[in-house]
Amino acid sequence: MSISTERRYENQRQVAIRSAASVFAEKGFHGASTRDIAERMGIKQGSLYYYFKSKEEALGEVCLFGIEEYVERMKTIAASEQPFEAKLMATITSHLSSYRERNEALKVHNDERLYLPEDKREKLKELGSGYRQQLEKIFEEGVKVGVLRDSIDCHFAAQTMIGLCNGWGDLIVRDPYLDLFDLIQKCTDLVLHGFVERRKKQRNEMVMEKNQ
Amino acid sequence: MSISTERRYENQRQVAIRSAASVFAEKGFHGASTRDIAERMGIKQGSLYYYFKSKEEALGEVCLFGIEEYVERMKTIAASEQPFEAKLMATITSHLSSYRERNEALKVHNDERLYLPEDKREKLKELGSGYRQQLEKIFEEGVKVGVLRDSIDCHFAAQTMIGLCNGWGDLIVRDPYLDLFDLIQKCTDLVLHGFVERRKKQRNEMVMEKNQ
Amino acid sequence: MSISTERRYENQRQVAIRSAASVFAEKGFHGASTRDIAERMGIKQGSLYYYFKSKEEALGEVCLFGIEEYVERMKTIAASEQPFEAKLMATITSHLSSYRERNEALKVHNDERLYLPEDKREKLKELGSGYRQQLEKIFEEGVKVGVLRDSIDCHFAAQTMIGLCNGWGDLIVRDPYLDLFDLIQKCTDLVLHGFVERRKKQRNEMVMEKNQ
Amino acid sequence: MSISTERRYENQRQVAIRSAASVFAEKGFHGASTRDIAERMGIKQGSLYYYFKSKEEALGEVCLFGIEEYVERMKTIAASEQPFEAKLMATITSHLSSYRERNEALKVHNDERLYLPEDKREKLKELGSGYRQQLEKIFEEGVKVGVLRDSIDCHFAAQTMIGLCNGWGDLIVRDPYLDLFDLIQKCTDLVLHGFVERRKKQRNEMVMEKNQ
DNA sequence: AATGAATGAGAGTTCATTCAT
DNA sequence: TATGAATGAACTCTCATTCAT
Repeated sequence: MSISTERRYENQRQVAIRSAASVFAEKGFHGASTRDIAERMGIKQGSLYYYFKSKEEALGEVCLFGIEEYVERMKTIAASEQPFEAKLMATITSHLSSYRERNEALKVHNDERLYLPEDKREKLKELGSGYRQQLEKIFEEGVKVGVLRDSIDCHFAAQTMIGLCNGWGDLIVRDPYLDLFDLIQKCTDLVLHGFVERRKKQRNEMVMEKNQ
Repeated sequence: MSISTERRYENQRQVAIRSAASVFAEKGFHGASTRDIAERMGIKQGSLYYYFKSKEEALGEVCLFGIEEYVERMKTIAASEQPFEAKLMATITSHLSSYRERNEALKVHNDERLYLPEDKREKLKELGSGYRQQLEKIFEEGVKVGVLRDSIDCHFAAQTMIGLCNGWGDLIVRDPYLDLFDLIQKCTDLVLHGFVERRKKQRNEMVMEKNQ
Repeated sequence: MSISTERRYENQRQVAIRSAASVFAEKGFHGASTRDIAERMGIKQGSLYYYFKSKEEALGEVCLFGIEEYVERMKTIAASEQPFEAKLMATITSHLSSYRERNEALKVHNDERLYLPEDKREKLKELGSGYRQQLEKIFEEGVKVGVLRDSIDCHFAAQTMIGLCNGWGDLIVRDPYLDLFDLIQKCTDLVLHGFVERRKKQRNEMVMEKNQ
Repeated sequence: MSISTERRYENQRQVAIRSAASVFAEKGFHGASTRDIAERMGIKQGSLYYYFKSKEEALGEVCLFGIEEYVERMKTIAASEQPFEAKLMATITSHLSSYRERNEALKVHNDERLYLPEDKREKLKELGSGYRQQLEKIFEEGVKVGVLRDSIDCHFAAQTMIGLCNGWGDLIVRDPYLDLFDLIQKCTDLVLHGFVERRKKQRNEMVMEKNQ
């Protein structure tokens, strides 16, 4: 087996994973057939088994493909020396743009991973937990440095941010013209400041305080 | 056909819908079998067809069941005379508690409705859009009365809130011990004020303002 | 059980047989469902079993109903003192008009009787054979009295006439406006004289005979 | 896809069509199961779907197979330069022998084609109508050249001949020892001359004519 | 590296039939 | 006399998977 042969195999396997991702995202794991996947990559059904031992393995690979880099980036962000706000925005950017770049594999991970057998789900669970914990830590730091309120529940914060991004992820996948840049700004702003008008309130409060 | 006969049928049909909701939530539409559903309600597979014309019809009924009351409640909330903050919290309460009360039917609606044929999806789409628009209007009012910032995008706000609640919905369904009351408080707080510490900022700003 | 009760039962049973005949004729025995039959007579599926022990029994009754009177009439015709031509036409008339009068039951007998179990088919076979034999005898008489050619095969003649009438029977059932009277004339004429022009031939032959 | 592969597929498909024809002829479309068909060709039920998209498609193919060549031959006969009597006998020969050669597919066409959906039946209808019209034309020519009587209804003649042959077709299929050659002679003779003794009649008529 | 052919398990669905009411 | 409810067997069809080529 020459190097180029091996390379070509790996390349084709990547194509297979992306095809599977695309089909699983569209029809769900059980709703998708191996014929669908094979057709999307331009080969015949039986040939798919040259790249995957089973349909389930395909799902496993797609989920891994979907979450791996996503987690990797989070590590980088968490380890970086930026201020809290920057980290937050970087996280959101990374999360949302994953939906565009990874052929819907992240969506598949979110929606279909529980159809994997326990043992294959383990690895994914770790990765996912790791992600959430890193995010939690970022929030905790935010609290420690006084940017965030003492009162917030960092576990809740992390979980919420993930859910919020995943919610938008669905829409991103469905609507290819959605403006990611704009979306990132707005999400970041919401998580930081909420929707309430502060200036006026402050003034009112200040006035009240003065009057006291 | 006596009244009691009709009643009995309707009752059993409700049981069937709830069973289907439960199974669809667990295994997804394509992953669930009609035998699963029948078994969960204690009848044999073939008998299910006394209540549903097809598995697909069952999905349709579940989705409708999941979203109907949910939309109904939103109308009530939107039409009420409460201040913005109360409406917001009512919405979140309604949304999150639906996941507990309706046998996971709302989750099924969110995740599986797109496996319905176009015509059956229409009605759901309208209901869903109605919900979002009502929510948007609530935000718009919040802006008008000055509680919310002028700058916020109400469409984004509504969509985000829905995504955020749905994200937690998944977790609510999976973890029956999750404290809904606590969760509602935190979500409301996030949407209103974000996570950032305001006092300090205010002080800083006050100082700056003084110095001016 | 009063007489009127019994009468009513027999009446309803006749309705059931006619309904079954109509449905079997339209969809075939295996293509028809007991629900179809019940609906056509305005009762519910389960109630049909008050009149028939099984779907198969229904078929049996329909076949019998279809062929009984038909055979009966043939006996009358064969026993009568008419000349051959009149008997032939009477037979054709009887056969073809059966398709109109008996709710397609004769058609069902022709097309579906072989889905009956051996023992139930026996009786029908006898009836059918009887019919054919009577018809054969009519032809044999025709030969004996010199109206028909010596050379003809009476078994073939009978079989052919039956097939020919059944062929038109299908068309009669499908087209309610078909002119039976006209049809009977033409069939009789065909069987007697064929389509060939005789006069000319006769003249030729006469000429030839003269020349001899 | 090599030529031999394609050939093999087409061959096997033909086998499938013939198997289906045989089973449909025996049990009817609704009475036959796909398992029956598969078994008759020595494969497993599921494998049948490698050759047919559905049971219905199988029926369509069988009907087409049954009627196609049959119509083709009629064209040849109609276009030939033979005298009327020869054409008639050729038609009967072609029709009756089809029942032997085509694996009962013609019988299936006759009895089961109406279980096909409208669109698939269209083509068959055209073919069938074409056949009848060709046959009508042959009769019309027979009249024109004076072999047949002026008075005959050619539409009736064609329809009758078809019905008559189909009637015998059923018997041919059921009884493999039936003497086709003999049958063809007799049918032709019937259609041409009927069963009536002509000599005597002629003599009578001659006598009458003389007396005039 | 890929494919045609086949398979067996299981899916959704229909339906004749039963029976308490 | 008729029905609602249920059943279980059979049916058509799909599909993941295998394997010789």
